[in-house]
Amino acid sequence: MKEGPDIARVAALIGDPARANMLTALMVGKALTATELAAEAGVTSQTASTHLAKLDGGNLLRVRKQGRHKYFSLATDDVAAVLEGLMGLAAKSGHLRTRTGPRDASLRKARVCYNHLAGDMGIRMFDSFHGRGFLVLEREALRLTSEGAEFVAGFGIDLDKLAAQKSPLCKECLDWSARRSHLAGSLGRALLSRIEALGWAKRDPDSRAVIFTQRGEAAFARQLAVATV
Amino acid sequence: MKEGPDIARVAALIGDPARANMLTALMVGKALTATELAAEAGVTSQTASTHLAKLDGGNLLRVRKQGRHKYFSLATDDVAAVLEGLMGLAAKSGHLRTRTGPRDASLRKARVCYNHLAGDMGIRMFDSFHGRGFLVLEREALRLTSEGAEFVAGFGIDLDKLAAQKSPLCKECLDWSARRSHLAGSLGRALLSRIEALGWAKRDPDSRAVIFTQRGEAAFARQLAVATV
DNA sequence: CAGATGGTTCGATTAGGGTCGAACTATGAA
DNA sequence: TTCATAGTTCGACCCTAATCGAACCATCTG
Repeated sequence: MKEGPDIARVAALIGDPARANMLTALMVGKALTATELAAEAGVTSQTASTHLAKLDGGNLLRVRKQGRHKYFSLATDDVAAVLEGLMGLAAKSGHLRTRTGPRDASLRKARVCYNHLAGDMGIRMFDSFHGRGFLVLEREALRLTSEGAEFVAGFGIDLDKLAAQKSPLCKECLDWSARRSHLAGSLGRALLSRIEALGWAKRDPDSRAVIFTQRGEAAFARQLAVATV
Repeated sequence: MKEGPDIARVAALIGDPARANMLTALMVGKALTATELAAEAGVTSQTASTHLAKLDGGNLLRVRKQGRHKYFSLATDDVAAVLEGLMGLAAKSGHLRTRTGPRDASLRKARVCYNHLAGDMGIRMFDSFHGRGFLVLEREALRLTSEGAEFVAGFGIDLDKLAAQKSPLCKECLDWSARRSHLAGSLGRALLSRIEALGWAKRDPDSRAVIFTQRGEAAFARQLAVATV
């Protein structure tokens, strides 16, 4: 009856509405300050402070002090993955927080998941990469093949800089809208920021949606999400 | 500030210690009755009843009535996956419920995760299957190749019977001890029960550990977890 | 039928934790 | 230095939800 790690602590941390709002807000990948998160959660700054201390104590957040500001972000990709998993369960049991509106469709199509591309387009890119042999599933998670490295470099991504980081290069992440994998990890992040730098898409400032321009979407389909079937 | 599914509800369900104990107990994959779960959680049958009703209402459980008994099991593999994810976070933040004891090592080596094999040996089998081309990662999750099907059939598993079930055949599941994938889904379940039927291993009745016999472990290494490197 | 066991419902109690007002510290700007 | 803003700590309040005793249904056994 007492074996394995203590789920209840972590789940209870996520289980409070205010804290859940904060975590969801952090899913966009940006670091947010305490007051921003307070607004996001709809509570005063005092209560936000206690919440954030608890989340930090549970190792769910990464904290950086900058001047008189305190920036919070999700601790690791694993945390984001668990949050996505919970969203999947919640969505399946029919408890959406908002009625399906127009914005919901765009969220399903393309959104940001802890700084990498998720939603339909994220999945299409992942599938295409896999089909073209850029990514292979190996014992140690996902690996970028040499062909993949070449392609990615040609797309304008500095792999050496990514390799210097300690966070894993490639990782799978499971979507809550579809139930399939998309690319996470530092490469996933780099790809999204490259897409933004190319002007193919930009993020909706008020939500997790990623909005592609017409030309951007076409270029995306031509280069990143080539059909392989 | 209000987009996507409502995490807090689900997380709060898991966040109560009693309910978390119940869910953890169900991770072995067996269906348990209400009183068994009450004992597992350390509460009276009345409170267990209310807890189980809530878990069921949150679509986390599957319920079957059999005579005067009520059998509970986890609703889907997704639920198990999220629970494993939470265990990973909890383990990383150092909050193990029990001190690392002798049993802990055996749990890391081989344990049951919602009826399929997890732990080191589960990962080795998964890697081997993948390396031998029995499993490929496709857009629609994991697929068993024809070579894989042939092998599995030769191992004494009736694939037609599995295909008749509506639950997915192959699925990945992430370990909390290692951070790697092992095989879930109905095929994962079938493999484990075949391993038990062959007398290679049997489950520890008091925990999630799976204990292999010497001969069983050798046979496992020879047939299921062949090194491919 | 009676007796026993599994499970549920109700009500009352209680404790834990989220919340905010107010006072306090720390950093930056003028 | 003075003011403003970001964040924390403390105390008090309040409310939800977990818990159990007791009574109640349902199902199986003899």
